[in-house]
Amino acid sequence: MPRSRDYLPVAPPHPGWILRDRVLPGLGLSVSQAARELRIARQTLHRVLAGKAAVSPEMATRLARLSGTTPHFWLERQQQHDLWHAEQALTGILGLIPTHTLPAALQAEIGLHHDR
Amino acid sequence: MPRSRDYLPVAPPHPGWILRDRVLPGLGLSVSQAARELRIARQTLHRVLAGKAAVSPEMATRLARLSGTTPHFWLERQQQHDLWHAEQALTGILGLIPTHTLPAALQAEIGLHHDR
DNA sequence: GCGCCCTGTCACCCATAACGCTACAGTTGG
DNA sequence: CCAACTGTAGCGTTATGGGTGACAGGGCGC
Repeated sequence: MPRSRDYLPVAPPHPGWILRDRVLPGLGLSVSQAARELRIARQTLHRVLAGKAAVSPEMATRLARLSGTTPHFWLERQQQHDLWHAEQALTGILGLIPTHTLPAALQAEIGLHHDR
Repeated sequence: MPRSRDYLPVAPPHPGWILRDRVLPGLGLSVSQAARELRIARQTLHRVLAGKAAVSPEMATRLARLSGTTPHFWLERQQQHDLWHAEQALTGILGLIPTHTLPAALQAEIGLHHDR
């Protein structure tokens, strides 16, 4: 039996869909209007919505300001998406990297939690 | 008076220092040895240690594999660092972006938590 | 019909960044 | 002395975020 935690067979959705389907309607804003208020080009917002561009730290800060959310909210979702692709790209290479173990005292000191 | 929560006067440290000062010693690895095991160039690891390069999703995955940690552990720290710089770069612009409020039902639906 | 605003996508161009590589100076231990 | 390590600098490649201009098309009011 597979022992592990969260290996999804398919990439997690990019943050764009939740922006388009939930947040923008919730704010009552059109794409064009949102882009104007965010002070970015309309096409730039389209790229985020389509998943053609990632939510950068700057973009996350803008989105948080606009929608009353936190930058972390957006970056966390982007991170999950990027991480999935990174792991895909490292199949094969990853198996060549040996695994060591940190002393338990050090794990606690640096605040390492094995949840999530 | 400024009203808010977590405005640090100085940038949060990049993930490199914890790698150099805590994790690598904890693993008993030299920089060169770690780079070999990570299957990356020695200079690439040096750049991360010096904060000249960010911990990319791929790098985080490698580090997690090597040290028995999670990619999230490294990316979270990198994210805090990047976010601080993004907010610095947006001073002035950020004030021009109006703030709207999402319906409470929607906030709950998307799992928005205002902690952290 | 016409104007206006919207959507979605394309092609460029520019700046930045991650990474590997070569090369160099300096240090430390056998 | 020599080997292996550290740290930095430069260069080339590749990828990506963002702005801009341009295009086709849809909906709406006049």
